[in-house]
Amino acid sequence: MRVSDIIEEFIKDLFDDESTEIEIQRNDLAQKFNCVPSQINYVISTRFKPNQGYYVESRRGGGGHITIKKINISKYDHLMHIINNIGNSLTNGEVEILISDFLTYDLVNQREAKLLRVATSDNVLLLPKDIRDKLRANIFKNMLLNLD
Amino acid sequence: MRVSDIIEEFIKDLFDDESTEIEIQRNDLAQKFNCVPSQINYVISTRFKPNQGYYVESRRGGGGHITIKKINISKYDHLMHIINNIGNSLTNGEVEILISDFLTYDLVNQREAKLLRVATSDNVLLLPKDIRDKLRANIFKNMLLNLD
DNA sequence: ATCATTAAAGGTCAAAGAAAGTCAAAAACA
DNA sequence: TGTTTTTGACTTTCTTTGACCTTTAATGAT
Repeated sequence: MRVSDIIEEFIKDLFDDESTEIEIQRNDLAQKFNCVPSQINYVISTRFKPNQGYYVESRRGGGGHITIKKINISKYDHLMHIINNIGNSLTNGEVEILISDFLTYDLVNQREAKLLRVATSDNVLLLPKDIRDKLRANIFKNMLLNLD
Repeated sequence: MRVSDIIEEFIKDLFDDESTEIEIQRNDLAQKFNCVPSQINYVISTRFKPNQGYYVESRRGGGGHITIKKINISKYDHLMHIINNIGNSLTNGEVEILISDFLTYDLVNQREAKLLRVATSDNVLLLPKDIRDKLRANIFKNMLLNLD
């Protein structure tokens, strides 16, 4: 069995008792599994991606660590379905349609809808159109994943 | 946990009972937490900045001390104050600190905090650093403006 | 009282240390 | 061969530490 698979399994086991969030230290883990630290990054970036239901944050420097959060998607099948069907580019108008859908189905409240709208609006994302639409899709999808 | 975090928490606890202003002595604190005095400056300058709702005065010499004042204004004004004190560029870490402040002061709930965090995260804004930090400031400010 | 000296704060800045991140080459695998 | 995994050199971010500086209060001599 690959080391990466073992590390993946180990991390997933940490989640056991209803904890929705775990914290690891990259160097400790690397040492535990006798690998280079960057292999931990490899495992995280291939096995704990948002579309696999995980969210990762980290902090460098003394006392630094990596936090992995599990997204609770079960209640949001509808949302998940939508997220999976968003391509890697989105226009302002498409976002607007999606948001009004979310409001209809009560997946978000007005305040959240505003946040989604403004964070992805043309007026805020001051970038060339092609880059902007890709970034918008990325921001939008990631925000949705955090609505659990 | 980092010493700096512990000191930060200790100082914030001093505020508890409706006091809007506290006074500390740098050397005493340093001794209490077994660190060099300048670490107190580090904590203050990274965690008690004006755009985090605090301002700091001090006096040297015998009987000298550091006074930290908490800006005591309405939630709306507090937000506005922070928005006005955000420059045109922001790092991921700065956002993180601001958000934890918002949570402390109940300016946002957990769900909103997550939306703010993810919409401005390095993992989502996949752009060159200089552009990214400017865009992040822009997104963040605009989201905050829509929280009223 | 006045002024100079000394002691008692706090301030600054840069180096060292402690994490984590990136990226691409090498190796292994299918 | 093409893809995935492993490695490692280099980078970035954040924290800790310490040497040296500045300001102010206290003290004491005249």
